Amino acid sequence: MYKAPRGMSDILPSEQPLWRYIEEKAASICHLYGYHLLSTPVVEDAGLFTHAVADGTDIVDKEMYTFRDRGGQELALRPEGTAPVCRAYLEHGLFNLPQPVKLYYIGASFRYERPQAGRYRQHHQFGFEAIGDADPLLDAETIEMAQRFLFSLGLRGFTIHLNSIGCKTCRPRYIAALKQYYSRFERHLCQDCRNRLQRNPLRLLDCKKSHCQEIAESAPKITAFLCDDCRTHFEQLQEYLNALNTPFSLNYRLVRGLDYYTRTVFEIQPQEETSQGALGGGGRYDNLIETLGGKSIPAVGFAAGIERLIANLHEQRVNISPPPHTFVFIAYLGAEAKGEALKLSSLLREQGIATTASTGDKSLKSQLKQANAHGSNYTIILGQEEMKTHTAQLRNMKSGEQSVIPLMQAAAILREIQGSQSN
RNA sequence: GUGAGUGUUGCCCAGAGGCUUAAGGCGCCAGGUUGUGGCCCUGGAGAUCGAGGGUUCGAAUCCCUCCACUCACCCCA
Repeated sequence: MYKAPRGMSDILPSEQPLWRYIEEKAASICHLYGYHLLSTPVVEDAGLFTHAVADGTDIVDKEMYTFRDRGGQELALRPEGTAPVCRAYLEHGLFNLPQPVKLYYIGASFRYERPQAGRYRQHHQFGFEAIGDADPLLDAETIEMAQRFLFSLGLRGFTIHLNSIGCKTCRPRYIAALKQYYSRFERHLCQDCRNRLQRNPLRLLDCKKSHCQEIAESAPKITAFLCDDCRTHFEQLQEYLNALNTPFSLNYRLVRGLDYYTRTVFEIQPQEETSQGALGGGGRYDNLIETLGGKSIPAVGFAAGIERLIANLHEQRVNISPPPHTFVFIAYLGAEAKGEALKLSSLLREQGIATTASTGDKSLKSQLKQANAHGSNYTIILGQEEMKTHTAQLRNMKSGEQSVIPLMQAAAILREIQGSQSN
């Protein structure tokens, strides 16, 4: 038996309403904030990510789905959404539009890793990016928008962790200081942290081992090293967030796994904080467009993991309205009635009435059972008697009331009922 | 890549060397008199007990190997 590939799953009909709910909330918040949908291919030139996300990050070093196509091109299933958006921005000259350009996306991302709770090889992200403006007002708006999105879904109790990781000028100074501080404790660090010290010192700060955390406690803080521009930017962002009444929690140890971030970084943690439970995260990436071959164009964005949103919606028992169902079920008895049922189902659908016709040669009892299982509001019964008189039985499945109607008026009557119910 | 746990019908699960022709629940199908659902009752279909090998007179049950899933680490959505 074939199975879905490891870490990838089917989204069954029963789960679709929740997905649609999230997609609708996402689209509606984007509309409110002036963002436009941009869909990019699932596959990109692998180089896009190795340049944008950078070597040395786990995403590029060990989690990319790369392959060569028949023409020998090195391609990759996209591991994240920001780089493709920036690529499209450059490719289509969107820098000619009034800036900032606000774009959003929703779709699958792929990372080759061992799956576990909240972490899958194929997952789905909703993200939005504002490209072409460095104003901290946009950072504040982005964070507020992310918060409002989660709130509109019905999620509560999450925390916004906020930090600034500086820019090209001030971050190297900080990293040097960090390395100097940590090198004194090298012998006491865990093996992973010793590697981090060489490879990516910023991530020393978020090691979960308790003795490493103790060392991190007294480590120099990035905020003390920010250059004037970055410090002002960070201060203004906080002022704006306060003005928006958007609560945040400063977290000097928040660093993000993608190398393209500058200045603002933030991450949203759910109420029940688990080991890999971030609902979403984002930040500013002022150098990325330039890295990809464009001019120096600043940008800021956010992305949320849909599977994680769903997990949290389940945890908080948020109820979604039930899925749409068949409105009318048509049951029949006998060959003549069957032909009539087929014609009537076609007619009703033509009139915009969701209809399911019975099949086969079942007892009326079992047909009504099916009507019930389909969740139909009304069942039309066509039998020998009705054929003789050109009528139909119209049964209200909720009340059990049943009446005889002329077959020719069935569509008109049902349309009227449907109209009155949707008001 | 590393570590731990778990694999019995579509789903949830009992069984822990012979009482098993593998039990039960959900779901599915059919019936409970002539053409009427939801509740209830009865019956039915559906399982090479993850795969392969071994131990034994006898293995779902013990041993080995592999595979898959789950959880955790690394890291992130």
